[in-house]
Amino acid sequence: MENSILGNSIKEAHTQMESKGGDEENASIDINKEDKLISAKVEMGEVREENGKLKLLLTKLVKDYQSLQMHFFDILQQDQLAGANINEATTDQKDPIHEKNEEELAELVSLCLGRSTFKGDQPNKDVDDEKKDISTSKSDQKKKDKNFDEGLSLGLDIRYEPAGSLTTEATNLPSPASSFEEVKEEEPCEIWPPSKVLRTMRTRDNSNNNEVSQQSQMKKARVSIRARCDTPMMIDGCQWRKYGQKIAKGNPCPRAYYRCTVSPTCPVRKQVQRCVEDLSILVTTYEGTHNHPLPISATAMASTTCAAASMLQSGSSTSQPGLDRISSTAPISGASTTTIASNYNFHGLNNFSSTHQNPIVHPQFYFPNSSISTSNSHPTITLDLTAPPRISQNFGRFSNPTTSRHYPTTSLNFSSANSSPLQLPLVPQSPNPHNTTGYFNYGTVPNYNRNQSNGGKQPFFDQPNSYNYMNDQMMPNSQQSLTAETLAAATKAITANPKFQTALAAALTNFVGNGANGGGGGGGVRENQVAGADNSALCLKYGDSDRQKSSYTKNTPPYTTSSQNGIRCAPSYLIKKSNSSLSNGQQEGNLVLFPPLPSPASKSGSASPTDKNNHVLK
DNA sequence: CGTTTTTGACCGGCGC
DNA sequence: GCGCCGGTCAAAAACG
Repeated sequence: MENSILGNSIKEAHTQMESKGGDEENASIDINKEDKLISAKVEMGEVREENGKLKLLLTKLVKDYQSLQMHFFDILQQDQLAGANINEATTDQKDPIHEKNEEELAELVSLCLGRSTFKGDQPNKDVDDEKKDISTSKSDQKKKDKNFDEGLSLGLDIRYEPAGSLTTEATNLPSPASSFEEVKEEEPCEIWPPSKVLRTMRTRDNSNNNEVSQQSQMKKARVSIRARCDTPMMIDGCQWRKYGQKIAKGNPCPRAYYRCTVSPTCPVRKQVQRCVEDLSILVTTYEGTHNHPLPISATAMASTTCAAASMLQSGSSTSQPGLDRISSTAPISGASTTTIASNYNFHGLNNFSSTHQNPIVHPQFYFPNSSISTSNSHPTITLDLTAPPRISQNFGRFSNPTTSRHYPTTSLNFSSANSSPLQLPLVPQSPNPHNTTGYFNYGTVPNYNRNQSNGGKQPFFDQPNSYNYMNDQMMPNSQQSLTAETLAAATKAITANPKFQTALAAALTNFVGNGANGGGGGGGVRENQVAGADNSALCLKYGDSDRQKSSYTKNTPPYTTSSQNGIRCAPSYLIKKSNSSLSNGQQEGNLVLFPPLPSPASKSGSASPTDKNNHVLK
């Protein structure tokens, strides 16, 4: 393109020189033309040189990617062999569907939304480091993989833990039978406001002064997720208990306060509130870090918030390569904010897909058109799953008093946009409960079976006094589902995207490198040890007959429907689909991305935090 | 009867 | 210092 333009200008110069060549008065003009010609040639040379450099760079990137991929697959295969031996010793069950799907895995894509392996000032390891890490002992690698598989932490902080904690924890993995038994481990560093710290110290024995001091420094970092959801509360896999409800200023919808009840000492809180401007939007704000193993079903949301928090922390307190292109923007609410001019490449993303047996790579996730706040004492990062990217940069449109009162918000947009990598167009389709391919079900609406999921009760949105947003305006057909074809095409497009590949390479860097770091700073790895997660499957999909037929034991995170308040909304974008039995240890690498349902608010904004029909992944 | 939700009271931070 | 506001507590109520 540029070359052709330059060529035309050269030809033009030649033509002009020929037509005016004999005139002495035009001699000076000819000289000028000649200068132009020379400069154009020089410019052409520069462009060619630049093109050459870019080609070299591209070649290098592709080469690095392929090299890393080969290393990664080798490790996976080694693990697969080892795992197969173990499986043979423990169980003879083998899911034929998995066998079949393993052949297709090369075509599948798994999105990882964050591993809680923050490294603080060392977010990204270079390729050399990664290769070193790859060459670490096989046992270490197994530990790493196990940690990857066994759950994630909702990390809102950057933890600096001594190397070796991972090893210690990894050797003390609870047995599968005690998957969700509380693991007595030291409290991780948590972001906790002073008042909460004091209160926590009063009521909880295992608080630590040093940790408190650390927590005090890490002030309330929050991750707020906006999603269209017709249920009182998004299903994030954790157990929550409501402990309060308030009518916050500026929003007539009550704000519900929940605390995590998976572990009695878990400090994680969350707030759930409808958006006043669009009641179909549910704003869920997470705060704190789980101090217990997370069920697999909770890892999607946890890793998402973890990644977002990582981004937030990175943008506000540390300098990272990924934030090179942050640029200042107009301050919000008196606090300075920054906007990421391009896609932010998260580091330390969690791999929750428990698929180390499968040759699936885990690219990092991009939050397109995102922005990040920096200097405020109560930073909130908002992951916007509802709005187009252009809207996401409109900070002022958030009405959540939590974020609007004192603090600017960071808005990350997950919704559809053709221009952004890993964003898919919304197309009608009905989700297939038996979907076994690696679709990004982005913008899909789960096919709820009210009768089954709600225990035959009247759905909450059919109840008196409940909102009903199930109308065409709120829920256009175009957003109801995705076609399988479109999704497949989108998946291909994504995987073919050079940015995706670059992200993949970076993800591999983290994926392989984090564990070998001995868990240094990788608190998420240390604490995300859901024993037996290796044989757990994740299926948050409503209407999934497999899930409903499955028999789960108690103490399970409530990823099933609520018996009290009706169906709930799953994390809209990351739902790993597996049709395997929940106990055979075989994993699909398939990942299904669900959209939130547009719609109805709860009758009062208070959700049923825990599921009466709790099931356990075992 | 145990667990969960509801809801008014209370506390602390912040702005004026 | 006062009032507003967000957040939490805890007794009562509701639920299964």
